[in-house]
Amino acid sequence: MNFDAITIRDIARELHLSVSTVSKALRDSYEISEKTKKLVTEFAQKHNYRPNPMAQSLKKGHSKSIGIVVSSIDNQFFSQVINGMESEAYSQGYNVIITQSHESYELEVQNVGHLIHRAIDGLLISIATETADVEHLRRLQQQGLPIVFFDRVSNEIDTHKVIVDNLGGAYQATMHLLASGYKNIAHITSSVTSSVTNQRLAGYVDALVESGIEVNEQYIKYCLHGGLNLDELEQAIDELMQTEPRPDAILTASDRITTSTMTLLHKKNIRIPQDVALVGFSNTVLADVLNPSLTSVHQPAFEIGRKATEMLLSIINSKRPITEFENVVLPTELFIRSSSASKLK
Amino acid sequence: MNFDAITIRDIARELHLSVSTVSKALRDSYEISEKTKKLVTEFAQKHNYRPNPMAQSLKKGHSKSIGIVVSSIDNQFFSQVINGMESEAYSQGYNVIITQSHESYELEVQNVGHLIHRAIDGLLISIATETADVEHLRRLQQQGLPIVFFDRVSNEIDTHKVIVDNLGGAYQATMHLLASGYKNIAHITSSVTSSVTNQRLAGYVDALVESGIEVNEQYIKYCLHGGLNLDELEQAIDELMQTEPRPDAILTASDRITTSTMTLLHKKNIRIPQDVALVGFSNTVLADVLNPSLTSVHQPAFEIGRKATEMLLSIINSKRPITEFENVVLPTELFIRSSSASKLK
DNA sequence: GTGAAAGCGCTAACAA
DNA sequence: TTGTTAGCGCTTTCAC
Repeated sequence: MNFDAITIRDIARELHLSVSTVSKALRDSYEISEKTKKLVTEFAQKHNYRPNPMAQSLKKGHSKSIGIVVSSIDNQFFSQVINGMESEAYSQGYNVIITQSHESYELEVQNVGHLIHRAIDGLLISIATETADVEHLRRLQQQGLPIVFFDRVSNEIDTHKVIVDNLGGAYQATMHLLASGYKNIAHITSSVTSSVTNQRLAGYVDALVESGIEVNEQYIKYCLHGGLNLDELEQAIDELMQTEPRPDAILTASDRITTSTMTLLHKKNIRIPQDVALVGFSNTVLADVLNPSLTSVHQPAFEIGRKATEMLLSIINSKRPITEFENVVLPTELFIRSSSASKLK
Repeated sequence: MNFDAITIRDIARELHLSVSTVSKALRDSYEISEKTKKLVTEFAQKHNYRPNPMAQSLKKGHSKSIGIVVSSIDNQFFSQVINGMESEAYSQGYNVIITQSHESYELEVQNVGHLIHRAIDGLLISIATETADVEHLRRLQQQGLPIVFFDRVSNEIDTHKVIVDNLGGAYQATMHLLASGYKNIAHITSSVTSSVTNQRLAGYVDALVESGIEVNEQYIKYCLHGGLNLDELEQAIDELMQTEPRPDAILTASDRITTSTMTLLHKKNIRIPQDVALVGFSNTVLADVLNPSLTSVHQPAFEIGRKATEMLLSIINSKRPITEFENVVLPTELFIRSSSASKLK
């Protein structure tokens, strides 16, 4: 496929120069006279010359592109994160290649493999809920691939990480429910293996303990597929609704779980918040117009993406190997709406 | 970046063979003895050899990857379309590269340029609302790049296209509003230049005309940025609400316009459907749990993506140049919910 | 200041 | 059946 295929050779031929001279002129080398540079760049401009990145990558061993792995782009949180990544990457002359793991370990490994062979210069990844073993990533890192984790990070790999204050967000949400008069608060979350799950769970537990409320293990439900699988979520809800005493509020731990829970509660004719209040981590732009409007823990998704990319590019562009890694924690924001309306007068 | 960097040369050296023999063995050439093939493939397997796609692309002039341009992945419709594309592409051994135009002509041109220089073998594109001139695409097609349009297509370029029955969908939605007792139906849509806009507009007009209702130009509002810009949408709504007689229903023509309109009506305390009914083209999975639940014209997004990709790959894999192009039209589905509840008893 | 030539990893025509 | 070689488009060393 050679569209608009004007190469450095074509320019050399037309201008009666050698390819190396043209190459150098294009790269503004000090060896080349201003006159020749001008000649070449103007010709290139005029004929819309663009270097073939395949050839450049092959030669230089890097590609000016970074790989992204998220569980699913069909998720407001991740699409906002990606917008932040694109923004930062483009501003530094990098392109992004987006792939989806759909929460599958196998797909994650496959996608990473694909990205590597596309010669990406770095990787931005939120690991899949299914992923327990991160050996595939560790190996790559050891071989020198810059990796930055965001959202779902791995403790077993030492590198830059960008997360939000998951503990604080869950704590604040739980405290809000308690303050609104809810006593029996359940928690639906993803896989136990996930960093995010554990931090949010801890925030939930902390709030309860601090308020002198006993943690009821039956109120905590894990969805191994992060709510992608509606059946597992439905089962969790059914079990919760049969637990005695029945929960009067639910804290949901991810975007997908939150919206799916809302949908299932509707389907079951369980009224929110009268029968059960709902507070969820979610970045949906529709929170205001849901029925009822949704109290949500909102994450600065764009900033997560932007920051993660900035850090990745700093590793990529660093002369020396990086040994000191940063763990950026951004704040969450609780938006109080009707789904957690106060029970108290 | 050479991770796991075992090349064909390494294999040749280790096995005391030539690179071409190894290359041929790997590609299962008839010229190579079974014995050698076995030796090579087993060694490659064992050492986790994977060909460098950059080198392959450079050599072969194609990359086994297809480019995708959508306006925004932060949109249920497009993310579902992309899932369909991924699914079909992967099953045929192709990768996809996703880019967003954010409805900007400039970004669209830039993205297409980037994709081309990534040596994509074909392009799947829904053109940006801003795009009026498709010269950049026509040129590429003439140079031999297989292109398939979906969703927002261009009439000026002859190739495979996958759309939905936009006219029928808008017609059906409008008829539903009329049947529910709404008489003054407004229509908010995107840029006039878009194929989708025109077809949906035609469906709206047809339904009115067929029902003996005069088309009121003041009831038709165009948003040049497809609702990305909230201000232009808010102005459209404000104008509509001041038109005499005031519309009692609105048909919105795209996912983003629909959800944003809902948000703005809430903000303005305009009740749906009591003050104004709302029916919109939308693929949001939250339609059921919106307030009120949203009557929506739903598109078979996954199938659109799958089908478009299937057609693109058929062009790519075709021996002869294609001259007969297909125009696939998939049906929409109207989901009737509360936002258009009947006015009649 | 400019050019010749090697080489990134791979494929394929041609030679042996 | 296997090997030699040229070349995809580019960068870069070294020579002129």
